[in-house]
Amino acid sequence: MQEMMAILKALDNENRLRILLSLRVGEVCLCQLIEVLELAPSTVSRHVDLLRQAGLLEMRKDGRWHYYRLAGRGASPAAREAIRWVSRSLDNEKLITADAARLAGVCQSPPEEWTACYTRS
Amino acid sequence: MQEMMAILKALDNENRLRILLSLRVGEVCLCQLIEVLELAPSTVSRHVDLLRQAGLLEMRKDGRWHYYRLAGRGASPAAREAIRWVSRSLDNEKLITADAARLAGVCQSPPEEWTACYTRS
DNA sequence: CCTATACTTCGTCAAGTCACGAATTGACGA
DNA sequence: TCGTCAATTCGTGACTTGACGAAGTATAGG
Repeated sequence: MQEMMAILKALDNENRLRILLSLRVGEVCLCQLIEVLELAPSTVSRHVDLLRQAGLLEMRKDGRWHYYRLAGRGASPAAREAIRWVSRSLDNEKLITADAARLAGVCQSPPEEWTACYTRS
Repeated sequence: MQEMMAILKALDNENRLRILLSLRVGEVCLCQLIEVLELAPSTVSRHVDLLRQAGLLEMRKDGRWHYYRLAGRGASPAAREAIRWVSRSLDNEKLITADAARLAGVCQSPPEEWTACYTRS
């Protein structure tokens, strides 16, 4: 129950769904997610942390970059099924496909080659 | 998206999950749900209404009794899959099975034969 | 009618959520 | 070792949520 409630709480937020479904393309850096969502870094950081605590995401640190990806083999059945369900249900959602398009643009160059997304406005 | 968010919001509450899974046995009257959950009538009423608005529940009025049941044929795929997913994921949950046991007791006699659950304490 | 019972609506209050910016931590590189 | 950039933590404020009880609506039955 504990686990299910964590998963359901994590899913009950539009921006976290956007993050989750954005990660279907593979590994994405936090700063790239910030670009896509257009939210404050602290906000996105909290969102991914909640998703990770729910077992829906995994994380890898590479230098100063933190890469996130959907939970894979190690994940619980409940988490895996949750991901599959929302993925299927929102696959054609306008906001989601728009995010995917923007993310594709952002991912053309790796984060090392950007101008910093933190030092804007 | 609208619909998914409504479903996810409805699922993000332990007591609403208890209601949803209790209804797996079939049609249940609101007053019976009140018995099982041990919450105020107004609280349970709001919970079932939220579940109904999300398309997870259907309702039938019979005299003064309002019977609720899981959404069936008419329901959206997202709602149907949501129900199947949480049902499978929480099937062996202690709280859920305890509710089922209590509900079975409550349902031995139909609501017409009770002493009112509203006039207690 | 009037009462009783089932349910809903509404107001309230405590607790939780989500956003932000400021300050902090950690890792590179000049 | 310092500055920079990625990320996190923390405090704050607006808003939402979930519980309750009181009051209102609806239906059955005397």
